[in-house]
Amino acid sequence: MGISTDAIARELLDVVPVIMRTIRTEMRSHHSNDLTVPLFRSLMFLERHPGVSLLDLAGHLGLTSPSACKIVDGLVDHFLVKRQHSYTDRRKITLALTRAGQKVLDEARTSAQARLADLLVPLSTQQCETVFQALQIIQPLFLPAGDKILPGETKI
Amino acid sequence: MGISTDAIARELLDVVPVIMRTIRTEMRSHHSNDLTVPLFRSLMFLERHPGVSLLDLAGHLGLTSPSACKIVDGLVDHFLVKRQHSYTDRRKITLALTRAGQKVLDEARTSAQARLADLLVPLSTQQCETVFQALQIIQPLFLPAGDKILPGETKI
DNA sequence: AGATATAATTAGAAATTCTAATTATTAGAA
DNA sequence: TTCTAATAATTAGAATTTCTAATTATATCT
Repeated sequence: MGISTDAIARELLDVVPVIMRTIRTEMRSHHSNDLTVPLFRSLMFLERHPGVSLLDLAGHLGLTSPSACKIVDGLVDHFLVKRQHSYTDRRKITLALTRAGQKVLDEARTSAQARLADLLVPLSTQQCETVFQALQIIQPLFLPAGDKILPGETKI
Repeated sequence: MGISTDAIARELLDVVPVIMRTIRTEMRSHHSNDLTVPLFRSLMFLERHPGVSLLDLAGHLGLTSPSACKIVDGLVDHFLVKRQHSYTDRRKITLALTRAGQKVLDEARTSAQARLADLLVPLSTQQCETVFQALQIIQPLFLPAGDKILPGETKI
């Protein structure tokens, strides 16, 4: 018999918070463009799903709409995100990265990636392969409904 | 050529926060024993490393000592953790689970594990194997210095 | 047309974490 | 040995983040 899902769940409870803390620390320590994790994730989500609504974003972040609204306020104030009324439903807004937002995201991601990658150098080629596969296997299981928007579906 | 550490880092930035959000939500929704993630992780750490100091715990959580101090205050108030002065260095404290703390931890972990495991049922045996291996490969890379205490080393 | 539901926002409270300062104790130097 | 500096935990208070409840605007349904 193999590995039980329960054993994996236990490992996840152990490992994921520790990696998360590392990511958070990396974000904070990058002083030039200091994004918090929710800000960073917002930009990532808007890059992948331009035109989503506030509730879509809130769903992705796992936050309430007032919280997401404040985050968007900040991003709009800093000219990183464009907020418009939807043409098809004027109750909704559509969110998208500005050029500046794309640039900030690219820089933050590059820097965060580089620091994380540094921690991964001890891995062998085979181990890299295993970890990468595992991440791709796991990802779809944890995607919330709001993230299941098809790529290219701009929702404006 | 294989998978670059950079590609893995990029995936980690994508996947880990989403799993973390799931874990946080599961914790919150378990209304009988609602522990926050930091409280849960504190109990887990004290189970594995009984007798650690406040700074050890703060290091594990990635928090400052005042923050960790408040967390410990709460756990002690709820009789989940025992706090004593160290005999060898009276500036330090030693922390350990009480029996009640162990019980609360066991219950919270069981429930969180079960809910996470539910999400993992679509995985094949082979995929379970891959994910489990990956978690074990990754874990040591992200352990902070404070966690490298040997098991059984009680530090009192 | 009117009632109900939905989306975003605003206002304000609660929780979490941080910085700075304080106290107690230990370690190191004169 | 005794004074000074360093370390561990704590306290006090500010900053940040997120939440709940209420508000406004728009859309849907009967």
